[in-house]
Amino acid sequence: MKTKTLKDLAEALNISITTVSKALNNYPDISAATRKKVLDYAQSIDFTPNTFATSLRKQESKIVGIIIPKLAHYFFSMLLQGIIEKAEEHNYLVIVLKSNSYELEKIHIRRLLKQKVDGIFLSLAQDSHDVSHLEEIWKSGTVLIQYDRVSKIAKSSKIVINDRGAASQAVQHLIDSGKKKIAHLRGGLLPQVAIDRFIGYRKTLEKNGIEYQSDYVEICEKGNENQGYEAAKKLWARHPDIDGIFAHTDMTALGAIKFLKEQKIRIPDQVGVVGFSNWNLTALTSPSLTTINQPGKKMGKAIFTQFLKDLKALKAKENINYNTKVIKTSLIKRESS
Amino acid sequence: MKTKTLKDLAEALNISITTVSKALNNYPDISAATRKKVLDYAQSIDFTPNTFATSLRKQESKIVGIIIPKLAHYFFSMLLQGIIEKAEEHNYLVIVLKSNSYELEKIHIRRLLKQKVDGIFLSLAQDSHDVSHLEEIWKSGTVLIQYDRVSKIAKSSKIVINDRGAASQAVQHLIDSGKKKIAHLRGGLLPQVAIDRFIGYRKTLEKNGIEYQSDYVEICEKGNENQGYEAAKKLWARHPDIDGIFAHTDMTALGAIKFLKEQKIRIPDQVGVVGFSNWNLTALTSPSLTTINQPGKKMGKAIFTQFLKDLKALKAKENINYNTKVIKTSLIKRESS
DNA sequence: TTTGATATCGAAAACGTTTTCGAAATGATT
DNA sequence: AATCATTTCGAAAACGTTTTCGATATCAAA
Repeated sequence: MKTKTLKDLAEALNISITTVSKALNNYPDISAATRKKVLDYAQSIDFTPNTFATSLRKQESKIVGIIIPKLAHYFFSMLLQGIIEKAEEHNYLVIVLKSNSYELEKIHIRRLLKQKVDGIFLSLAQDSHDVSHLEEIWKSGTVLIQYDRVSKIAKSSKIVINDRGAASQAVQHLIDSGKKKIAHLRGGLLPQVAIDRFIGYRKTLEKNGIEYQSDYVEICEKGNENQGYEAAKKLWARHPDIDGIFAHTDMTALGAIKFLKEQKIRIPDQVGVVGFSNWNLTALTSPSLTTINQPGKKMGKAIFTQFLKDLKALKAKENINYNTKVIKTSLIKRESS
Repeated sequence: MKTKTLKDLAEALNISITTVSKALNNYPDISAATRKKVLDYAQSIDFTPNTFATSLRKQESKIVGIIIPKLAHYFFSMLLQGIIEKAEEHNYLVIVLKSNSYELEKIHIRRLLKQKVDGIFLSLAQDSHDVSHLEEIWKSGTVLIQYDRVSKIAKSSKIVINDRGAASQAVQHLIDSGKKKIAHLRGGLLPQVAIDRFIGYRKTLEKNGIEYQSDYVEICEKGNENQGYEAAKKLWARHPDIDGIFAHTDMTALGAIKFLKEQKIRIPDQVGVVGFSNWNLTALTSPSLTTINQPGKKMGKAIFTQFLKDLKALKAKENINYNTKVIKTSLIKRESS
């Protein structure tokens, strides 16, 4: 079945290709009569203009690309869902790529630029040390939106949460429930979110007159369950008097809880645990997990909305007013604290 | 920064556009010398041909589209990941759309066809009663691969698991561990996977000389935790002698477990529970969940591999040999049984 | 020297749209 | 009737490739 073209419509209706195109695109210099004729016929044969030709001519693809660190991850899944839903409303399609390394990130960006997507949504990889590859993006006239793990120096709009504030809220909650020896399972040394969560932890201790001690902190770079388990074991060996744990991800928190349960340590009486992200299943574990809710879907929608705004400015040749939007998090209190 | 075109290269090298194109595409009628000249120069300025133009000319996009029922779902996330990884290996990009309704499914398919993707990967919605919209796909010369929830009548290759066999394995496991009054939390009445899992349940009971009773079955259409909880409550009110539960998803299983724990019912001594899918967190719940492992990533890769095969056949105008591949599942025994 | 085969290149059409600009027709104004 | 403005349409260029087919150059064979 050959797909119809403007030419076919024009021949069928005995008018020119130009007129057909104009009628379909609501140009003002087409009479109401012929417009209706064209629209009706187009409708009847279910005509849609060839995307390749349109893109080639207009130099835009109506496609955006997102580079996402993890897929099997509740927060990122919801974020992706938010983007896809919002994109659909505005007739955009979403190409999804996965990367959590600097090298792959570079390749993906090049790939997306080659595909001439209209926007790229990026959360930096753990080991992305420089941002020269981001320069390429705006050099090519593509809109870049950074989310979650962002570079403060690279110029683009950004959608983030207040990691420091959220961490502070989590730790304050532990302190308020009577905990004094609070450990922290932190992320790697580089990513800003890990740094911010750590700072939130430390500042909150100090604000409450509790001395910060570095050996109450373990690094769980991958943020998975296993690292949480091992980190808790090490912490416990050093300080069996720990009465609170603030983990930088839910998974590490659950790993730590697994260890604590094995040691017959009562949660939350003896040790209170708080995670970060609010995975959907954390309400079902036992004890259910107190955590910071990271509203992924809302962030996703905010990302796309910001993209539309920046794209509009870019097309109008205005200088873009890069915006940083902070999405509100909240503490969800459950059994583990 | 204007992007370079073949014309620019041709002028810079004082040769024709044709020659440049041929050199880049390894045509045999270009001398080794000029080919090298072109390739070197192209490399030096980091030239890549315009995708729109190539697509327009060649009538292929090097993009595939997947319509996925859920995103925040471990199995589907892993499946998506498998597809994306395999696609990347072969220089394809993946557009992701989410749908779990018949109407949306139709819209999405039309959208993808308009975008002229080279392949569409589809898991049917719960309420997809007819498959005429799938006809459109192959009429347009696009490869369709069905996965998970497939229509047996629609012609396309299919990647599935043996739902009946897996369910049978789960139920047999409960029986082998001494259970006799086994309930089933099933999916909706329509989707083939729900039917197959139910049949597996029923046949296995009968094979073991246990009479099937319909009031040991509750429908949990959405497959979420809440429905599992409510279904368990209802079952328990009717039959407090139940000693085993086979749930059609992990989430319903966890919901049921929540109810059982509230009632101080010992798991697995008094009631054994088996789920389906093997979410990543089911190893961390307490009790950890016995379940059927559904290898999502493997399925994803199989989907893309099959797509490549069918695409090749389609291009060669051969008649495609539609293939149905069954991916192996396995029972993972944990504390809940 | 002529013929034929082979190697190397380029002109031009095609893919299907959008948009500029000018032409023609119509209507209004003097 | 002549002029001008307005409405409505279409020719043609452009977007950047790929590919067919013919042209030229080269070389060996007769």
